[in-house]
Amino acid sequence: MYALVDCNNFYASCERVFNPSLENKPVVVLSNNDGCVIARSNEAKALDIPMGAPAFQYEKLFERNGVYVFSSNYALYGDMSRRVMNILSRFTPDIEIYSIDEAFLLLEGFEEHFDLYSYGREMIKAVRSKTGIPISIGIAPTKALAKVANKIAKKFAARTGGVYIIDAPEKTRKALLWTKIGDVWGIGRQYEKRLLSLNIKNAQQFVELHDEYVRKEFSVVGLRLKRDLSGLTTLSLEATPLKKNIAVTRAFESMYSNYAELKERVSTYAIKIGEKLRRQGSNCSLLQVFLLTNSFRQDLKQYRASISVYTPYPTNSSITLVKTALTGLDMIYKEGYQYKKAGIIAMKLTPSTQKQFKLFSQENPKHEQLMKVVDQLNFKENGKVKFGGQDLGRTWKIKQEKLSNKFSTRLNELIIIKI
DNA sequence: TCTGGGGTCCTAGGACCC
DNA sequence: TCTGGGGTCCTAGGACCC
Repeated sequence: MYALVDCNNFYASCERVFNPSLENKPVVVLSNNDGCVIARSNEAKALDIPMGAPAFQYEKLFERNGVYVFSSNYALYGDMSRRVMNILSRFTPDIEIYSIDEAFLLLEGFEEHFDLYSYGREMIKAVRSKTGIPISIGIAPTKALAKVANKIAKKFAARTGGVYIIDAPEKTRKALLWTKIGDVWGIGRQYEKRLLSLNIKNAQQFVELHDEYVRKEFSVVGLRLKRDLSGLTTLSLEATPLKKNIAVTRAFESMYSNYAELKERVSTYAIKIGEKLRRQGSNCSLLQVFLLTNSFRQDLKQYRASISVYTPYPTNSSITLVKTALTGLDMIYKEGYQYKKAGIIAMKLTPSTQKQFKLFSQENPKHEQLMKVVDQLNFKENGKVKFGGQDLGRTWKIKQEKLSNKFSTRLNELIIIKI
């Protein structure tokens, strides 16, 4: 059996842990630059605030309904996620961390020794008491069915106690009939449209389609999903693998038209890419750089461009990455446009332990040491070391007007309790 | 005025090889 | 009129996920 454990309204719950007065109140968390709603408490969902809602369009509604609004605090959410996953790992040796707030647990043979429902309830209690985060658990013979069970556990929390188990054919059938086709894991908007036009409205009808047909229309991905949903184990647990691509992409707080500003931002993104590569222990050989104008402003001239540039050798040195990224920027930059977003994606990643010797070009061996020192200083001093190409005065800043403290990772931002 | 960021996988088609 | 038959590798684009 597989369990899918999912944190309820994760980002909103993280904010609540350190601010219990938010309990039972509507809470939303915004994306970078305080742009869109990316997380909502149940109370906020009940106010019909959709996922992705532009914050400026909902300001009035927030005010009228006393909605508590937060900028996203990834330092906090990332750390809370790590804590939750650590606790879950105590319940089984086989765990796949699927996203920041979800994990699959393999409970093979556990049903012979434990009552799975009580086991799930214990997980909920442990995570709640040690981190403050509420979770829901779906348990079933396959991953896709565990996803379905999880939805049921959450939807009927009062009745299920947050744990739902699919362990018999009648239960499977009932659960699949209940699941709307668009809510099935792996069925997105496009597939949903196509299936609805064929009058396939729920997961049970999807499972009854012919294999060949599913394969033809939805590729092998769809077929695997169908088999897994029907109870045949097709998707297995995967050790959380190294990333194959690493990206840093950001919208600017305003539009930039001059090259110097873009150059500074792209340099900063390249440096961030370097940090992420070093954290994973990877080098990259190919950088893709892209540039976009503001597509919401159709009254302005539009331009989008992207280019791939090879690094001279596999590297994670911020210095080399900046040089490479700027080469790319030079090639795609055009004067006369107002740019709103830029990004860099590092591709063709290899382990940094694996040294490749090139005939004519090699990295200056001092880079490795230098980067190590920079990373250590930046960890201790919270990002104080910068490179010459960066804006030292930091005239730009992402908009984060409602940022909470880094309660769990910074000593000087600890929660203060007055007695 | 204001509209996120970061990933994965698959397929089709082109370039190239023998 | 008629123009082979395999392969591999790469990329762009499109679907999906959170």
